[in-house]
Amino acid sequence: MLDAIARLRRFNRAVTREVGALDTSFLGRGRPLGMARVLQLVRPEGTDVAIIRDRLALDSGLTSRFLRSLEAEGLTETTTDPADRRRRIARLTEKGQAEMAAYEAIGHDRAARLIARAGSRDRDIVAAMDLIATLLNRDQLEIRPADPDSSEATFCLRSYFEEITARIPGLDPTVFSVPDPASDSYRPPRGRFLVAWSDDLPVACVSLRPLDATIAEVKRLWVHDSARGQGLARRMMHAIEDEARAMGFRSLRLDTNTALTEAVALYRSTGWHDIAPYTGAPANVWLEKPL
Amino acid sequence: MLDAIARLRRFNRAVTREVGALDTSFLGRGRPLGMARVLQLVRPEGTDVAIIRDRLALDSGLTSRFLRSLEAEGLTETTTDPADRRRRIARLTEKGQAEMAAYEAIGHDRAARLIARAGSRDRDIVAAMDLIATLLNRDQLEIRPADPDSSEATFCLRSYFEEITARIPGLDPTVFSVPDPASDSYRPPRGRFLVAWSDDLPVACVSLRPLDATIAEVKRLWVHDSARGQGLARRMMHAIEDEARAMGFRSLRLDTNTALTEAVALYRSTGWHDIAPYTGAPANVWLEKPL
DNA sequence: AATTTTTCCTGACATTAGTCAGATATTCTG
DNA sequence: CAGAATATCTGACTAATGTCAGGAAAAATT
Repeated sequence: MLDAIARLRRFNRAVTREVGALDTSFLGRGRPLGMARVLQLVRPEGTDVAIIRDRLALDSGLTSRFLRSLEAEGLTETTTDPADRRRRIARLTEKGQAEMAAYEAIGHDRAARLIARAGSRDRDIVAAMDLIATLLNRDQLEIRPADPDSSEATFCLRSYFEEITARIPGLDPTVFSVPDPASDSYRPPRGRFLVAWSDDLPVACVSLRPLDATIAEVKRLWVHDSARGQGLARRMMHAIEDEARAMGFRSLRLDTNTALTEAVALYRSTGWHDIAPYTGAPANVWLEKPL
Repeated sequence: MLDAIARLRRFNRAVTREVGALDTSFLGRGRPLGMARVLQLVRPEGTDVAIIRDRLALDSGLTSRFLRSLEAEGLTETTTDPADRRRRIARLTEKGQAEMAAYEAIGHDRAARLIARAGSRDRDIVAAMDLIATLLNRDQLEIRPADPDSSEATFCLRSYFEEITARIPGLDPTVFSVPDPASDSYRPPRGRFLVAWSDDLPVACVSLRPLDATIAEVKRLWVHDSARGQGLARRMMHAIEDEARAMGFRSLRLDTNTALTEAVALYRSTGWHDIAPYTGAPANVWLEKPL
């Protein structure tokens, strides 16, 4: 009754009931579930029909018919892909966008009510949901370049500074400004800023800036609470090293602090070695890695 | 993108996909979802047909047909309720019980795999699931009497001792034994042991034992992590006070420790007043409440 | 005792979902 | 350029689910 598996199954029951209610609320807009699910994947800029079929694991014939019905209602329109005229692209019409907004509103309302029910524990609940969603989404995790001034980068950097301020004693939090006034050095072609996405939540970042023509510096490796303990930091470092190699750098440097024990351990176990200090406090560890 | 509501919706998407996969695994046993859902509600001891209809929000005709099919497969049998011969009761046959065991095994496997995926964070994940399931189940919470030696009571008491050992400095954990050798005094007709259930997880307990003919002592008020901040402790105290009144006691006593700040605050705000010490360490607060 | 209400059942029907076999247009491959 | 492969569509069909009207039996009400 009380082991982990039994508790997961209790969770499953509770959530199935909730999700069932959500399905019914789709029906609340007078549209069968299948069609509603398709509609939710059609974006104003256009979505490949193949992607819709794939995501929903639908038969090609059925997908086609759903799209035909949505078209008949005037919610979508389908055009052929100019790049490959066998493929087709479905696009939301204005009426379709209005309809989607209505679905959004329903979902938003339900979500707001649930959060409100959590009362004083709303932060705990959201953290719990992040943790579970990140676990379930793990196979879909994607690492993509981002602009250092984008909202996702800003989110990552704020979280990063919050964390190191809490962990490194005596660190002055006012020295950080987000967005970074020097963000240009993290932007191509000189630098890089990578973000890992789990669905639409940024769960990790790492960045690179040039020190000179052959040496670059890795900065701001951060992993969201919900994604820790899964080797994501290692993947991020791999990704940024690949970028650096592709850009022609010969070696990488970074500075960090011994208070960030897991990070330091990760670096040391992946080919980084100590070098002479090249920056000041709060750093107390300086590392280099040849590429 | 990054506020609580957006994150809840990401959670929803992740879980919907998971639950969808679960539905398909029902189909893994070659039975359509609707019938599988009905089968899962039919218990070996018998379940009212009306309850099945209600829980699944099914049409009366459809329910009837599902039960007819299950009967044809030899999984259930339906008899009329002797107390009201319009009503009918569905019962699992032996073959039906075997089939249910197979469903259980599927669910158990899936759950085990998911927990395994969590790796080193399995405890965090289970705690997160508890929190969410408790929130979603909140309206279904039930307080029921339990035997002080039952597995649910044991679970509550172990959790309780773990907690106070962690919170009260200098407490010797070896003085507690579960099950309690003196459990008789918490058993009717002399005492009471109440457990609050959220689905099949015990999330709170409180107990009562007689000190003399008119005075009883409240002991072992405990609330599961996942259920805190929702006023459950208050409800448990209410419930045990009602029990004490019904049993004819005139006043209640308890001892506690100032380290348990929320508990002490709760008592003081609900009519308890300080009295002279009537026990020793680790208690440092003694309270009484007239009924 | 007659009437109404409740519970469950059956049959008829409608809607939704899913499958399969071609047909057509386009692109890829050798 | 011929033939193979790919992407989508249409039509025919089946399975599953949901809805409705009414009927039979039992219980409750007048």
